[in-house]
Amino acid sequence: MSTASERARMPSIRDVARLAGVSHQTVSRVLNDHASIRPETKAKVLDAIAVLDYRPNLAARALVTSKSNMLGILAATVGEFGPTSSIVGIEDAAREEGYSVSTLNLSATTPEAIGNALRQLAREQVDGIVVLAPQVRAFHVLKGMAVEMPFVSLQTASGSDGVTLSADQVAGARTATEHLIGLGHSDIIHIAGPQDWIEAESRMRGYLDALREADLPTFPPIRGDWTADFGYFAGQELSRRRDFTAVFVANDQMAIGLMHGFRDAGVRVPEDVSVVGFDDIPVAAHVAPTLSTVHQDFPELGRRAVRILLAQIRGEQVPEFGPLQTTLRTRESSAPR
Amino acid sequence: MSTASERARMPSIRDVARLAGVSHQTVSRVLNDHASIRPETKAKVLDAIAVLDYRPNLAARALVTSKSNMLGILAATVGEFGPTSSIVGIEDAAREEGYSVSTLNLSATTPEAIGNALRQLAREQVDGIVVLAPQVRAFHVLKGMAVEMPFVSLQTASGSDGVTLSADQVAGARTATEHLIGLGHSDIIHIAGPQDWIEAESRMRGYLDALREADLPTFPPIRGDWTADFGYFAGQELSRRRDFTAVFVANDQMAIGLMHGFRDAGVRVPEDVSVVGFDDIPVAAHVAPTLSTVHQDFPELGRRAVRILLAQIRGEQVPEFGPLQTTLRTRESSAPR
DNA sequence: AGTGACGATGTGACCGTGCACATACAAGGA
DNA sequence: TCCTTGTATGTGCACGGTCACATCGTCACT
Repeated sequence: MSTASERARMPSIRDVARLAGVSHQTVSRVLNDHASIRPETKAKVLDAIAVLDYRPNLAARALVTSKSNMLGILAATVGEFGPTSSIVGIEDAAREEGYSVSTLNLSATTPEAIGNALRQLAREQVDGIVVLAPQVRAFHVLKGMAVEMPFVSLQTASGSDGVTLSADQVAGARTATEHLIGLGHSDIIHIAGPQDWIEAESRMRGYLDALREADLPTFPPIRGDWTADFGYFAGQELSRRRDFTAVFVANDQMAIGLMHGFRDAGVRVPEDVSVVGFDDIPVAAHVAPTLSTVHQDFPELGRRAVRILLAQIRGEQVPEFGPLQTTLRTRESSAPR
Repeated sequence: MSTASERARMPSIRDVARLAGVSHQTVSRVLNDHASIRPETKAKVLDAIAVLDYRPNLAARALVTSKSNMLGILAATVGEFGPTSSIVGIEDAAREEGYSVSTLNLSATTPEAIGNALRQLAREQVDGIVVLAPQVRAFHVLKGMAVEMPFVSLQTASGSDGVTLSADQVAGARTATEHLIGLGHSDIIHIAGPQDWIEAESRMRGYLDALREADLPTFPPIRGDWTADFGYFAGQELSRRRDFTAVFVANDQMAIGLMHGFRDAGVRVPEDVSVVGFDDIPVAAHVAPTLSTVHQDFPELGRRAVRILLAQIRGEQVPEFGPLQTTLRTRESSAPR
């Protein structure tokens, strides 16, 4: 056990100044590489810094500048594959730019919970917030909240007022559905995500658009909860129906569960029914049958979010990203009718 | 766009003091609920706080106390299911205790990278660090580094000097292997994780222990990289061999890939070969065939880590947790010989 | 030669807390 | 009555940076 009480004070900017024979302000200038510093002076200071193993105190800096060099992540996801992958992208991009990252997981999406979370991050003096709250309700709460801080919202409704960012879910879902149509299927049903989720709505819209355009009948979508367990349940239920030959499922987890349900009920994939998922989780390429799905680059989404956020913070021109492209990955689970 | 320049100064402790008609120190005492405060005075102060919507400046507090009420997470995992789940547990538990969480993802586990990461977190004044660096090398780097800060290491070697914490990997692997032995298998091979990973070693040891105890032949383990893609590759290679009837795989991702490789090569699971995985990822119960595997409670692991860390920070008695139990989940992929 | 602009550096105040110490008053014991 | 003890509160400084402003020398231009 180290004696914390006798721990020597960390060297401060003034200690460095003394050793280098300059004023503390000069040291500060070197640290923030200010223009007017003689190279010779700079060298002396850097030397002293190295000798003392000095490192600036971020709290002190945050206090005086009211900036923390910290970004907040507000996540309201139960551990979905997509958002989690995006978070990794956010963290990496932020660290690269010299920002640290404080993450806050939300279990409920009530206005109070979201409000508290935002307040908490504000107290931590984060300079900006990336919101991963893919629920419609959360989106509206945020919209009505007028967050007094730069913030970016991931995977939310496109075309909205605030700065948002997402892969083109509608187009991806449309491509997936068109793929099934191209295989000769005309009776295609959809297992959607929870009603409250924006992505669920977008994917459903893409599905409906594709069917409408091809003049095919649409079916009332089945509402799931993203879990494989629900997919299994749906598979067992659907096995009683014989009015469809293909299913477009709003995410891979449910799709994998669905195939399991079908299997247990004696429905063969893809011989009897074709299945297409969404997200391209790592095991999608290996389940039996391998799952056709829509791939999207979640980490890239996170990286873009950081770039937009930092531009906002620094008052620079905010880069315009087109919607991120999705890619259809055709595998065994979808076959000609 | 809000005019940030004209943004009013946030109310400080002195503003509250003025409004309440007390000194700033009295306000400070109320905030830290100090003992000697008249209830009447306290009420006045709380009132003023509410009126001004005052919220303490954490940076100022951190500056003067040298404590940040922030925990750091140092993660050196490429997005594995387990560690990611643990992180969620850590964050929740920390927030519950009033701590915020700063996460730092590491791509490399070189001593320099780890050192830099620790230094970075130290600069951020985190009060303690949870390390998720399941690699043997990282473990040794940390050990030799004498981190001058409370820290806890997750899923590392048990029985080591520092405070570490993990589910009982050896026992879990042993149970899984014994399960296969119990089904009548006597030629059981093992697909292990990367050589550098502690969990990979533990699971391998459990496998070897079980076989040795049952006086069965052991095979040199095959070294994988945790990915489903590797599992697929291994499945194709192994299909040429006929000297085994069961495989214990160090994680589910590889196990699922393995079954895919077998399938493509005409090897049937479980008729020809039984397979058991490790981790119980959400889709394990739904792939075809459903995967027998070893379940462990990752979030609980994270929660325990936080409890230990906070005890250390506060100088309280550090709670002793036994190794976390694992549970065997028997499913279709393992069958009697 | 006088003057202004600019480059390089120093001086002191300030950010918003908590801590050590001082103070004022009331209660209790010698 | 005086002194001790304890409770409730106030005073000033320190934490480690940055910012605004002052200072001083050099150089170019009139």
